[in-house]
Amino acid sequence: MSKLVIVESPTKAKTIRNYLPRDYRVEASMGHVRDLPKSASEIPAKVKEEKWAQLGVNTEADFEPLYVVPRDKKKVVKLLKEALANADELVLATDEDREGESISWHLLQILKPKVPTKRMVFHEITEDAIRAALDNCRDIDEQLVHAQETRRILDRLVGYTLSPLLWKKIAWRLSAGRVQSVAVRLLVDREKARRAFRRGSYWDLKATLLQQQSPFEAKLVSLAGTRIANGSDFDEATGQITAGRQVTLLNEEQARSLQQRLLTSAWTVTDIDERPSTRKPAPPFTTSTLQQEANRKLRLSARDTMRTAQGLYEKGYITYMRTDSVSLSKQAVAAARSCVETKYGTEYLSPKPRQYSTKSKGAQEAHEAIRPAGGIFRTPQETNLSGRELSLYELIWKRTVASQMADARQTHITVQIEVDDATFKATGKRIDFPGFFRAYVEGSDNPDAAIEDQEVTLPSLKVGDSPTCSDLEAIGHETQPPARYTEATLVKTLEKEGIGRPSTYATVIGTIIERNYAQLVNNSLMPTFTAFAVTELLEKHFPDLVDVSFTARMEQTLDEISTGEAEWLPYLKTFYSGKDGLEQQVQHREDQIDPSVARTVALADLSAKVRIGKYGPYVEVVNGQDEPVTASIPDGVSPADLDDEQVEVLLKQKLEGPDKVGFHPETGEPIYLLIGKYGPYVQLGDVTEETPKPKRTSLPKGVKPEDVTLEMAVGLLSLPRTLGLHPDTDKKIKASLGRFGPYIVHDQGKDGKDYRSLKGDDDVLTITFERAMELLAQPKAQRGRGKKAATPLRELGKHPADEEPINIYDGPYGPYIKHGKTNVSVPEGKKVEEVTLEEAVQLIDEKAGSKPARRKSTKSTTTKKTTAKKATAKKTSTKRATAAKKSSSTAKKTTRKRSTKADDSQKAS
DNA sequence: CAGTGAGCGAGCTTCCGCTTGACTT
Repeated sequence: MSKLVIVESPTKAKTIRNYLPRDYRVEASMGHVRDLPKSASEIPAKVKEEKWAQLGVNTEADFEPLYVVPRDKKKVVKLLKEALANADELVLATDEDREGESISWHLLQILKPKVPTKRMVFHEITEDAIRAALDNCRDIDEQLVHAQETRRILDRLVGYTLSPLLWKKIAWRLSAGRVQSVAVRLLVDREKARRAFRRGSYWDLKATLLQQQSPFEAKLVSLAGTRIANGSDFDEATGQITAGRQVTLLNEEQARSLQQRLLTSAWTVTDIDERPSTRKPAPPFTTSTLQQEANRKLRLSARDTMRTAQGLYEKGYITYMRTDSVSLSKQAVAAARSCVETKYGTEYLSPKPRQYSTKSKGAQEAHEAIRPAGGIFRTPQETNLSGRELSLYELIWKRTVASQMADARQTHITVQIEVDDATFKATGKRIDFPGFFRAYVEGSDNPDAAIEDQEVTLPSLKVGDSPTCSDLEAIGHETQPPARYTEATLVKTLEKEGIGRPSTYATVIGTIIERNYAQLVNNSLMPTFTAFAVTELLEKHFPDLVDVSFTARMEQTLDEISTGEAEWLPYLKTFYSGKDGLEQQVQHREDQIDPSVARTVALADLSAKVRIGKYGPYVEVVNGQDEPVTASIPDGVSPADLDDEQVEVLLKQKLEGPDKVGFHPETGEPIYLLIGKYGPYVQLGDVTEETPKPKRTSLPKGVKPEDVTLEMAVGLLSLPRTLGLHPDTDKKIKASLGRFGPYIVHDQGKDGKDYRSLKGDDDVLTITFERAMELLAQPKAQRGRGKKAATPLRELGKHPADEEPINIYDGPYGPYIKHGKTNVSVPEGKKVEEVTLEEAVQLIDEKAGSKPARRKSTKSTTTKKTTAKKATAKKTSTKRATAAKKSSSTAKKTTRKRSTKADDSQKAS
């Protein structure tokens, strides 16, 4: 006979097994083992006729829940039952939080053990902790279980009464819930703010000053004692300066004339202010902060982050990834500190071990923070991980180690310079001691470079100095609408408000996209018109339920239930059955709400109506006595930007039928320009009985419908175009348009197809056979997320020593030759075309010094290469951008500056 | 896919949280 221990996750089971005596058997429940019936098919026949069957909760008998074992858990339950049959003791070791306690209770209900049963909890998976936990078992906390059950029932009541109301009033298959509806509302509110936003514009001056040959920049801050207006002085609703602000707003003309006047005046330093400050490292990762950082830095969706983290957890690289705790075990603190000592030295260690405490609402803290596993942290290089897993592990490693490092100390320097009646300000920043910056800088993946980048150096200045002005620019600015939520900012907001749990952030986003409440556009979440209609209905009729504070209030009551201060039954009764309860409300609204009103979205400043139809949103315009005219709104049209003009275009398309581009020069068939669900396309001939699907081709990206000529349309319709036969294989080389844009393909039939995407200047309609051969000769471009593999200017061939390619790339300091990690500039005076492979090999070997190129293990070379490439690519692009900005601004003196803040509205429409 | 927005009125869709695979595109 043995003793059976049940935990939630199989990975945990595997670990714990090693820490327990031989006669203990450890199994996993895989989360909850029982739940309310999800759909009609799970409802037992004998209650199917009951009024409450669809809810799965007997609302007429003290909210008695109807629990079933879901199909995918039947196997687990069977296994646990068998295991228990051979055990003389049962130990329930699920997580020590509300859900974990409930899982244990359900296990008791299902397994009905005849042997002694204990409830065991532990916070750390170490041998000592587990042995100690085994000696300190307790009983199941019934009140905590009640709190969970109340939460479960309340969520069911909300979801399964509101959703059917939406089906009846708006559209089939919609959904509402305590968490998702608030999330959708946040998106809609932000979109409304974007729609209401009015752009404001202002001008200011930027001076480039020289002190002893060293240049620095200063910005105009006030004129004749009055502050110059900047973006934050504008009222978003009007695009004008907020009432009551004492500021001077410069327009272009004023800025230019001021520029002319100041250009010849004398500049004097009048004040210097140095202000030291310290920065503390961020706390270790929770699920929410990990998702946010991974989205920001690695561009991973919440779902991808969790999938990757799960892999790392299962392989034993990190601790559990669904947690809301920022605390580290003693073992972890020690491991982090020893890492800091060996890698950076004692002076980089925080004087005392840091312990962080959780601030977010409703945290349950059953686990540790997310950190590298074990008592000694493996550095990212020691892991032999690669790709996403490596990047994510690195992120976690850095954040954990940094959290035990010393504060960073820096000094902000503000210099005031006066010229005539104008005051300019120059700001600088000096890092006095990098502290934790050394390991981890928020928003950067290269700490060393980031520390340099963070410094803004100023020449040494003193009051009374008179720098000379080498350049004075007038710059125009426009205020930007509030940014849409990204996955990262939405998760952050939800967590702050205590809405949703670590295990659900990723699925909530999945749900609102799947239900068509939002679309992912350039990493930001754009709500749909359906989201507008649903939110409007819920706000109007159930304002409490979609209030961001609803969950917080519920959590408070649940806490009181778990401590015995409140009772669960009265709470549910008031919520659902009372005279103002949900049941009455929904019934009442069902008679009251007119579906045609509910399906209509009112948008400010839009004369047409937007309605939600069976096939998606459409606009409707009523013209006097005539029948109303309708037209579908294609995907991707943003509710913030839909205006009368856009509506007009949609209606015109619908009314006048497809635009005729002309007639095919050979066949005489008409060619139409149409707009479909997937954007504009051209069509050859009419839809008839014989040809239900005439030849159609989408317009390539970047081509606007109004720019389509007959020639282009004929060209597009002739795709795929055969360019010629490959000399080696005699097979066709074709050019066409695909999902990822224009491409060429060497079609070798069943021997496979060799694809290449066309590059910037290539035109699929005119590309030649020679150019296609050139593209085919190049290796395939790496299709990585976001980072574009730099395309070499020339490929020279392979290094004889290790067969690694040698290429020439364009860099910020001119063209350079690259081999693995070694970069050498192309010699002065030599043209890129002239470099031979032999010369390149010689230059590389010289640069690499005495050590000859070594053959490395494939894994380490690839990882090293990607990081190196990433860093160079990044540097290159920023340097280039600044260089470009400088040259164009000096040339014109008045570049119109655009904020880099994402304004995806234009791309979306 | 390719121009609709609903009449016949069966049975169905849907929530949040806890956890992994087993399935196709």
